[in-house]
Amino acid sequence: MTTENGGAPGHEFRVYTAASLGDAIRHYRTEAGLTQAQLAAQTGLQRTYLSELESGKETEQLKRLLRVLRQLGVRMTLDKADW
Amino acid sequence: MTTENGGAPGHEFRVYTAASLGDAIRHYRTEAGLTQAQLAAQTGLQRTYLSELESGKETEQLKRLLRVLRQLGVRMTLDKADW
DNA sequence: TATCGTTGTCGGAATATCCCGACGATGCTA
DNA sequence: TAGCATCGTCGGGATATTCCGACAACGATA
Repeated sequence: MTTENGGAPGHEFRVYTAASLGDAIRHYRTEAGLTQAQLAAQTGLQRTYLSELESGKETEQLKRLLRVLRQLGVRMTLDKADW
Repeated sequence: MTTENGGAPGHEFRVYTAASLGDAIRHYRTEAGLTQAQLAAQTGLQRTYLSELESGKETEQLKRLLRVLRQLGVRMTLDKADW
């Protein structure tokens, strides 16, 4: 086994707002022991972008996508991939 | 019970590209018996936007978000919410 | 206290996105 | 075939987003 807990689902984030998306990303970033600057370097993105993303900045584009999912009764979940 | 199958998970979509996101949305839209025009009216969005979304158009914003999730080893899942 | 690491936030410029009307292609049915 | 519904796609303009540098605030630590 590569994980500490034997198959327990650990965390699982339901995403229905920009804020909950930000919470999930921040959780997994800190869990990985990364700073915003490090993750920005690894992904080729701006640190300020990550900061606003984690802070739950509600962009129009994200709102539109979430509106479609909500209307269809579709749930978005973020969890740790075990690969 | 409100669902046909007694608790079976039915479909579950893993989203790691714009194309797989589009596939999922199209699946749930047609499953709901809606046309693009109807869903567009319900969400206040353009039908052309939904068409490109379902076709898996890779916007920069979506690519950036998916890049962050992949770097963190986070999995995105879309499934039917039972509410 | 002074220093370091981390994060939040502010502008302006460059870029990307969505809206909106329109048209053509496809499949189905009378 | 004709008619209808649905969908993919194009282009231009209005709008939204990201980049990038910079600075301040905060906690931890020497």
